[in-house]
Amino acid sequence: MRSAPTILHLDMDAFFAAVEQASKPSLRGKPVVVGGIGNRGVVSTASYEARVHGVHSAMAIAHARRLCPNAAYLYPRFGIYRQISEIVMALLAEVSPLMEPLSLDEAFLDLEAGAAATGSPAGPREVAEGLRARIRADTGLTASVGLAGSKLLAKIASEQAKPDGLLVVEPGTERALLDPMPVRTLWGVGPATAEHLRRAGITTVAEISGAGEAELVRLLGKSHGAGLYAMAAGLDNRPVVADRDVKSVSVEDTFDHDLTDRAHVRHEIDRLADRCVQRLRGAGRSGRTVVVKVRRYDFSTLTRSETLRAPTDDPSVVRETARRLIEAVDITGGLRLLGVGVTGLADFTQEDLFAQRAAEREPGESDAAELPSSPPPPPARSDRWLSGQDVVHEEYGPGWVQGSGVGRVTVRFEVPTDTLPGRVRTFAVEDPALTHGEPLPLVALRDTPLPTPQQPRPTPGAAGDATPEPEPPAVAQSSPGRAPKSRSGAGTGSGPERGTSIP
DNA sequence: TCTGGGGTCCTAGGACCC
DNA sequence: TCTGGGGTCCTAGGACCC
Repeated sequence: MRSAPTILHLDMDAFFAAVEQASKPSLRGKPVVVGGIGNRGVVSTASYEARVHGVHSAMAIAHARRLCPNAAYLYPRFGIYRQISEIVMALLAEVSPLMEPLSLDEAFLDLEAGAAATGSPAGPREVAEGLRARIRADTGLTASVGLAGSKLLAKIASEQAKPDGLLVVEPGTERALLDPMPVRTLWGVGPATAEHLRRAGITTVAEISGAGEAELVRLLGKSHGAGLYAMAAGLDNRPVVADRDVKSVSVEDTFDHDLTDRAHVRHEIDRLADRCVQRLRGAGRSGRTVVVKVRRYDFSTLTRSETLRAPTDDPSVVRETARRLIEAVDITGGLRLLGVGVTGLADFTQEDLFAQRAAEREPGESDAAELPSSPPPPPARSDRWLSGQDVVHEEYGPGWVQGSGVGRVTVRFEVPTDTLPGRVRTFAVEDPALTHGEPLPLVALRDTPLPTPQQPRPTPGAAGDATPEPEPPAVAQSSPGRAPKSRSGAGTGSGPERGTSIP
């Protein structure tokens, strides 16, 4: 607990959906739902327009479609979410070296450490408003911020501030804020704990305090009970921790149809093991314990694990261990999910002879990334065109898939900098003029300069003098990759669309 | 209309060792 | 023949978070 509100929690508003709306002018102000769209998908993020209809995260997509049939249902584009996240995290890191990311769109920041490091005299509120303005200028998206003397309160405050807001919890006012809140507000109280507490007659934070620590420990166990009691009293001394160590790496797949065939299960386990190892190696790690996860047709879930004598990042070792583990699992009735993970990580990659020999023995198998020559044609599914994904047409330029089916794909041709919705055209799914595209940067239209310290930013890739004049910022900032063709003229920079669409 | 994918932390029992 | 504790590691499951 601190005597000043110097712990900051920042959370991007409806992040995935907001990125999609910024990318796709025709979706601004409209309900947007991002998630796995397969017949077993769930909602990752719903835009505020969709939330009005009762759509929320973790809800089955099928359910969401009934609540809000007119929403745009889009597959996630993690590539661009990651890009934007990096921009935001870099801005946070400028303010304080003590920054703890919680996910792509959320982080804690220790402003005390920040003040010490930067020598800036700015107060917490000033810093927070500066950050929000800067994020909006550099990404076109809004973020909400909570400031408090503890992580718990800062996080609650940012939640309360949503959307596009800032809330400061002055030290000393914690109890007044917390007391009337439902227990679910507290970090670590999920459906099960809430139900547990409800049966004991406890539904608010004040009632947790009223029950006393002994009673909470009796109800929830030592660790959870004592922790919750302290939190309810507003006591939270957890520090902001930068560079948390990753403790496990895992991949999993839910299948459109349950797997009932052993050979098929084995094949999927192999693929998952390879993907898992790829990620493990990508992180420069190896691990000692291999975990296989299974979810049956009835949603019952189990894990099986085996600890090796030494850490490994050898695909064949992970594959064989995973196979051994899955062989002992009864698959009667069918499996809806399989997963492979590695824990007990060591921070080195193992380059033993074994691995090399295995790689030489089975070229192509050891690396799932490349499927160079004539792989057995995988089940030719119609997922070539996923709604939301970026495409480019030889004639019409960049756009995104609005929908596909019965041999056709519908594309809307528009780019983030457009102020009006683009045209829609339909093609045959096999049309050679249509190819996959890269996400375009969400260059924010800045009609009115924001009151932030505008550091002159070196134009990426622009060698030499080029244009000293600050051209329309949208063009000047767009990354060197691909410039939207035939769009530089009209429309760009005219309307205040982005600026006004957000309250 | 069923219920994703990536993680973290905690608990509990049994094995094993001293 | 009966019966100690304590500590660590491994395995499995569950709750929770975004």
